[in-house]
Amino acid sequence: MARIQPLSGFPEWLPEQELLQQRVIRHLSTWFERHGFQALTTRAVEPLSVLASKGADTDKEIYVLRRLHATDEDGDSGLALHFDLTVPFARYVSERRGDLFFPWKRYQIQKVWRGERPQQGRYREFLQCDIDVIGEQTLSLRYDGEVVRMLRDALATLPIPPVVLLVNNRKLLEGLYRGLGIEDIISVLRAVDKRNKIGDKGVAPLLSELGLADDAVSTILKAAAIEDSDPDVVEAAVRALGVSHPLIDEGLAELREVLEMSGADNVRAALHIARGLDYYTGTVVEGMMVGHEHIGSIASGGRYENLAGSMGGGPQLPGVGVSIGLTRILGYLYGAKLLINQRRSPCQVMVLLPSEDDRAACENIAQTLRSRGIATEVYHRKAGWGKQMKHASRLGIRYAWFPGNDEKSHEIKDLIAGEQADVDLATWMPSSDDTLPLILDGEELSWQGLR
RNA sequence: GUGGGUGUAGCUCAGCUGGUUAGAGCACUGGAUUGUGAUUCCAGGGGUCGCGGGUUCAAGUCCCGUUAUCCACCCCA
Repeated sequence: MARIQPLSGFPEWLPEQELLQQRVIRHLSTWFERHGFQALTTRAVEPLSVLASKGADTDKEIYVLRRLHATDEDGDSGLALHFDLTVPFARYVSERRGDLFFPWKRYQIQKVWRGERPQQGRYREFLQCDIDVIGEQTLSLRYDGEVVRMLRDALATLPIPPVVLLVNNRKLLEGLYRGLGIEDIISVLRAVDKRNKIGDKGVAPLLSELGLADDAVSTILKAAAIEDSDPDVVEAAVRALGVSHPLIDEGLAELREVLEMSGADNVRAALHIARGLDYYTGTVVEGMMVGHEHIGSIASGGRYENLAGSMGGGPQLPGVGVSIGLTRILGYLYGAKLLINQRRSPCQVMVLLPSEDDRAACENIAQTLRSRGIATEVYHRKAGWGKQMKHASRLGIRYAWFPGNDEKSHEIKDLIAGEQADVDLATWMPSSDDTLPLILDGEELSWQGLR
């Protein structure tokens, strides 16, 4: 019990893993800003009433704050850690409405907390990277497409396996189910959403338990099987079901627009996707890593008509957004050793230290390189050059710098190539392909990321 | 919260039906290599066997409890 060990569900990475995560975060921030999204950070806690306010379900596992010295009469503080970034964002918007310009595009990269039992890919503390667009009164459907397209493009630039995005529309599903005379839409959605995991054979009995007739069950399953990136194919398949309802037409039209804007093979309509089950009202999207579907979705999002507005009255504030589950992605890839960062140190150059008397000269070399943006450190003590280079090599630092002086020129050794050459301190630059040396799925990869 | 599996070195694990001083590989430190890394060879350090109780002449090994962790359900990034 006195043993120090990791806390389940609260991941902490090794330095090389953290280094890569930081680069990914920086990359995504730059990417989002390049598309006009503005950064937002919200506090870690929200009043419980805010977290519980959206929709009816309060079965989310929420961590509540309580002072150590609180008495039983005091109870808890009424504050809790946020379990996603969308709800705090909506609260922020309804609070600062007057100071913001709409439509507002914001991104937010922060930790969130959920009290669920940890499992593979399921954490209690994890990072989400969100982008959302929120409008006043109305928000063009165009943003649904833009957000989905950005999600696809952002994921494609990360050093992770290829991702496929599955898109659906809640109006379409609701129309189908209402057209079949079903009242309990949520329960049907919940059952259908499990299709990927338990298959049609697993879903069918769940639907029958809800009291649905066999032909309704079979129509629902037929609809859930529809999956294609071509909107015409999807529409034809839906029409062939022979169900009619105004929401079906509306949903199909919206789905078509999203597909046409973000259209690509790796973005597909998939009618079994339900997502969230709480605040989404139209477009829903879910991303999976191809070949690694068993870990579940690594990104998801959708359209919500009035999340913020419901918090403070006033006009409607419809939004659409997506979230990338960075911890789930990296935790899985690191754990399975599918992604390895071979550099532990952020440094590119290690200046070797010939003797204590040379320390000042070595620091000067380092400062010169740093002033040109080259991350550099000086070896910490006098030691044999073999030992110094071994240390550099183990940290993944590519270049070892042999300090020169008036008689002797500086030399640099490329520890990957094994080559050593005279260099000029005033002009030397590292190779442009000296990026993060990664191994992804057994393949060597040099990933730069945006700056 | 419910059900099942597992806790031995920093990591991955071995340890037969209880029996001397608990082992291996990797990693780490030093040396061969007196100022040129990764290979090789040699040597070395490191363990309350998760914790508590019980059975026994004797417990890492058997029993009970507890705790942590993993998996499934639930739910989701």
